[in-house]
Amino acid sequence: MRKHQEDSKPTVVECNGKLAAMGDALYAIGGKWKLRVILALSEGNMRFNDLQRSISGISARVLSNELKELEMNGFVKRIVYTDPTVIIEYELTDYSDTLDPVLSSLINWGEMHRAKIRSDARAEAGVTARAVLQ
Amino acid sequence: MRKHQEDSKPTVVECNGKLAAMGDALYAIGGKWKLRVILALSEGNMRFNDLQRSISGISARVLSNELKELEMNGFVKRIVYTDPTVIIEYELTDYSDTLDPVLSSLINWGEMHRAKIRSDARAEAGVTARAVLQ
DNA sequence: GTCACCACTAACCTTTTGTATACTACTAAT
DNA sequence: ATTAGTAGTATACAAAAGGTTAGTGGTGAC
Repeated sequence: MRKHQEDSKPTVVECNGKLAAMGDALYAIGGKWKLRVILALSEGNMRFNDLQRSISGISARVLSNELKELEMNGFVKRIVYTDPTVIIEYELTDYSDTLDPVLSSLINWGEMHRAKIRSDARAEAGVTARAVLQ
Repeated sequence: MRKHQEDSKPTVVECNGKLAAMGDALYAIGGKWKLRVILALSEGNMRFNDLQRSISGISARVLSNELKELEMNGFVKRIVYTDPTVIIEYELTDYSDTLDPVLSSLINWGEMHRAKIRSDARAEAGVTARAVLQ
């Protein structure tokens, strides 16, 4: 039994609403690093080199660019302390807290997915095309 | 008052857990199009050209690649009907339903973010660096 | 027969993203 | 004085992602 066009076409309007909202979200926080940087900051890493160490694989150049963009978009504050010596810290803003549901749903799903891929790999060892972890 | 190193370093272990889970998630569903394709499919678009029309900006080449990857990762089934004529439909699998919380948190956040950017733009019209919508 | 639609694929090109290496200017420790 | 760390920037290059254009072989409609 086929499903296409059984109910007079999906309403283009409501599709566009959700697709657009998702587009906005992905525009602001999409890409390889943005969410990782935010997560690393939320875990307590504040200084440039700490961040670079905790986000494995990121280069100084890319981290620098990501931090600038995150600052421009209001997710991150750059704070310069000068008490004994100059120290620069990056801090999440209150606005970035609005991302918590997104982050936690992603983390939960990632954990679940990792478990699933692992058990699939055990079940059908050595079969053709298979999903893969990073 | 500065915050760095006030509590004996963030525990590297738990950071890595979440960062790794997020890494897994972004590896499977990251990138510009994956979630958009899944959303479009969940909105009822099943056939190749329908999908291409509803996901604005995607090219046939990219859509084709994304569908293949989504199929490999178990999010999508490709079904060939031959009743009056050959028709190919893409359908979400049950596994893709596990992404619902991710999708809805992203959509909610996107809607909120869009509203925020709009009101910010009204409030401080013409100020230097500002976040931007797609 | 011609035209359009469907479901793609191939070739090529551009843009984006990331990597590697080096370098700056400063501080702090040995 | 040398070495190491901080917080990056500069430059050059490579790889990945995406876009453009065209074309395939099939069906169906006029």
